[in-house]
Amino acid sequence: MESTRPDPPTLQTVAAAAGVSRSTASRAINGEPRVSPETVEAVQRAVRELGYSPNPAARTLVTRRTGSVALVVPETGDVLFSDPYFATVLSGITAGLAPSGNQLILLIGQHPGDGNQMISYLRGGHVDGAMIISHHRADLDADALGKIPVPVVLGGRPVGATLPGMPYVDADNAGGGRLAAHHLAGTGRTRLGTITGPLDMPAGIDRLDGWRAGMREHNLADDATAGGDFTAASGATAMARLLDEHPDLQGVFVASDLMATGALQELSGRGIRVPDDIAVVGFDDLMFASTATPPLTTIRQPTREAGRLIAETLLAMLDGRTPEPAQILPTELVRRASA
Amino acid sequence: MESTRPDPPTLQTVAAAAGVSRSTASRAINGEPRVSPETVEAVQRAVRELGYSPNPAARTLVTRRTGSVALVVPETGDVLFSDPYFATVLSGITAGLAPSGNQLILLIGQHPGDGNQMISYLRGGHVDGAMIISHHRADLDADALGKIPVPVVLGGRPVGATLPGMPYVDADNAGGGRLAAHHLAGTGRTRLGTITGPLDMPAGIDRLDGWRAGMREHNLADDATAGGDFTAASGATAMARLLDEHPDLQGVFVASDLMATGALQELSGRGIRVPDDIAVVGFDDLMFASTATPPLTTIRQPTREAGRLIAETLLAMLDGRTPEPAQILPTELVRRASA
DNA sequence: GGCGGGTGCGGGAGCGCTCCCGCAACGATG
DNA sequence: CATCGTTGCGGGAGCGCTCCCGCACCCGCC
Repeated sequence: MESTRPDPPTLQTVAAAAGVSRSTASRAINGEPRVSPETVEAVQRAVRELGYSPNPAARTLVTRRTGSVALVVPETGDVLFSDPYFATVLSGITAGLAPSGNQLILLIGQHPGDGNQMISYLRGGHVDGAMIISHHRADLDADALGKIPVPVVLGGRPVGATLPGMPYVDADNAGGGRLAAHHLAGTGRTRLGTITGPLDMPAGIDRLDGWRAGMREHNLADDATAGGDFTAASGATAMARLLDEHPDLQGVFVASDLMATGALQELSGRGIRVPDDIAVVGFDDLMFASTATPPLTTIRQPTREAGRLIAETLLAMLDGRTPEPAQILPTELVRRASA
Repeated sequence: MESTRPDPPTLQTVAAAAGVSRSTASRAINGEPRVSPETVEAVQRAVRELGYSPNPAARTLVTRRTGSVALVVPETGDVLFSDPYFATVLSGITAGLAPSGNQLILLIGQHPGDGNQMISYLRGGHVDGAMIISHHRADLDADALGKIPVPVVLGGRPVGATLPGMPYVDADNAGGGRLAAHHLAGTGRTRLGTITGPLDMPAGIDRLDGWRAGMREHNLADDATAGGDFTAASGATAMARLLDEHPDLQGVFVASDLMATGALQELSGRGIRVPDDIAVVGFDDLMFASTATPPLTTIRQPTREAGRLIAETLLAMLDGRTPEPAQILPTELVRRASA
C-alpha cells in the first residue's frame, strides 16, 4: 500500500530510530548544549541512515524565520538585464550572503507598477529581509516602503528623503566625477565637457555635481553638457550634440562606460582621434572598458563590493545590529589609453 | 502590553471579524465553490481592513506546495556573471515564471564542489521544482541528480547520458555551426577555420560538429581549428595561433561573440582588415555584437526564449504534464559587416 | 407530507517542528 | 545526611493553515 511513495522521514521517525524523544532529537540536530555526546552521535547516525532533512515549513512556522531574503528590482526585466551593472552587483550579493546560509529570492518587476505587489510580498512573511536595488529610478513610494515589517537595505542613494531605518550602500559618485575632472584638467586641456546620465537618478545627478565641482576648482567652464540615459546609443547621440555645439572640445567625461562606447563610436565615425584630439574618461570600469578601442580610461566603482556590502549590511540587521545609515564606497581613476 | 508589536492577523482573526468560521474564511479566500457571495464579500472586507496575508509557512506545511522554484547554477559566481548569456537566460526565466506566481530562488555555487550541497537543498522540500543551467560543464553527477524528488528541467543538453524524466532545452548549436560554414563558404572563400568553445561542453562540441559537417558539404578542409574557453582573452589567443598556423586564412567562425571580440582585437592589432582580408562570424548575437567594430555577423540563438521555455516546461511538469524530453530552438544567421 | 440530494457552513484533526515545563538522577555543599 | 543546583531528557502545547466529516437547511420530487 504505502510502497508507492516512501513518505520522507520526520523528526519523530528519527527520534524513534535513535531511541530518544522528539525534543532530544531536535536538540541534537540543532546543536543545543544540553545533550550528551552519545545521544548526539546516535541521532546523527539515524539522520544519516534515514536521509532525514527537517521540514523547512514546519520549522519556519514556529521559529518565524524563513532563512531567505529577497532581492527586489523594481525595474522591468528587459531594461535590467542589458545592464552589466546588475550582474556584477548580484554576484557580490550572492557572495556576501553565502556564509550565512540564507537563500536569495529574486523579485523582478515585469511591468511598471509591479512595485506595490512586490511590497505586499515582503509583508507576507515570506522572507526575513530584503535588498532593494534601484539602479534606475526609485519608483517605490516611501509610504509603502515604510510598511515593510522586515529589515531593508537599499542599493543606491534613495532619491527623495532618506527612509528612516533603511540604510543604503552607494559608490562615491560625486567623488568620481571630480576625479575625472581633475584628471582631464591635469592633462592641460581646458575646453572640457560631460555626457551625463539621467538626471532623475542619484548616479546621474551626483556624477554631474562632482564634475562641476571639479571644473570650478580648476576655474574651467562647466557649460558643455549633454544628457544620456546610460545606454550606448544615447552616448553616441550626446557625443554628436556636444561636438556640434562645442567644436573646440578637447576632452569629455562620460558618466558610464556603456555610453562611452557609444561616444567612442561617434568620435571614430567622425575621424576624431582619441585621445589625441579629444580625451575620453568613462565611469564604472566594467569588463569591456579594457577591451574598447582605445582602452578606456575610467572611474572605477567597486560594484561587486557594493553588492557584498549590501548583503552583509542586511545580515547585520537580521542579527539585530544597527548599521551605518549610509555607506559610501570610494571610486578611483583607472588610467588606460583614452585619456 | 501587547501594544509593542501588533501581531499580524491570522485566519482566525479574519473569520471572527467576518462573523464566520475559520473553514469558511479559508474557502472564501481560496476561491472555493461552496461559499455564498455575501460571505465572500464579508471575508474580503475583513481581509482588507485587517491587512491580512496568509502565513505561507503554515500553508506550505499542509499543502506541501512552496510556491517557489530554484534556479541552480553550479558555477562559481565569478565565472558566471562575466557571461552575458546568463543575464539573458535569467531574464527569460523570470518572464516565463511570472504568470504562475511562483518565486525564483537563486542557487549559485560559490566554490567548486558545492553541487551536492545544492542537491541536498533541493531534496529538503524547500522548492517545488528546479531548473539547472550549466552553461559551462555539467558537473553534477547523475546519481545525485536522480535523487531529486521534484521536477527538474535542464538548460543545455546534458553531457553524458540523458537523465530519465529530466527534459532539457537547448539551442540548435550544430545547426548554427553549419549556418556559419555555409555563409562563409558562400562568399567564395575557401580557406576557412574555426575557434571552438571548450570541448567538454555541449555548446562547444555541437557547434564544432555543425561547422565540420558544413565544411564537408562544401568539400572544404576542416583542419584549421583552435580552442578557446568562451572568454574574450581566449578568443584573441586562439586567433593568433590560427593566423600563425594558417597564414592563408580567409575566414573564421568563432563559437561565441565574446571570443569574437577578442579575435577582432587580435586581427586589428596585426593590421588585418575585417572582412576584406578575413571574414569573421560569431555566435550568440549578444547585445555588443552590433556595436563591435566592425559590427559582427553572427549566429543568433534565442537565449531569452530558451529561458522562458525552461520556465514554462517546469511549470508544465508542476501541473502534472509530461513535457518533450528535448526542445531544440532554432538558430539563424544575422548578417552584419564582419562577414 | 415524507424523503433524497444539494448547498453553505462549523468543528476537529493534524501537517512537522520548536519551546516550555517538569522530572529523575547525580554530584556538590552545608 | 538533607538540600540544592545542574545535567539530560520526555511530554505537551501550539505555530496558522487546509481538509475531512458532519450537520442544518431548503428545494423539488414521487
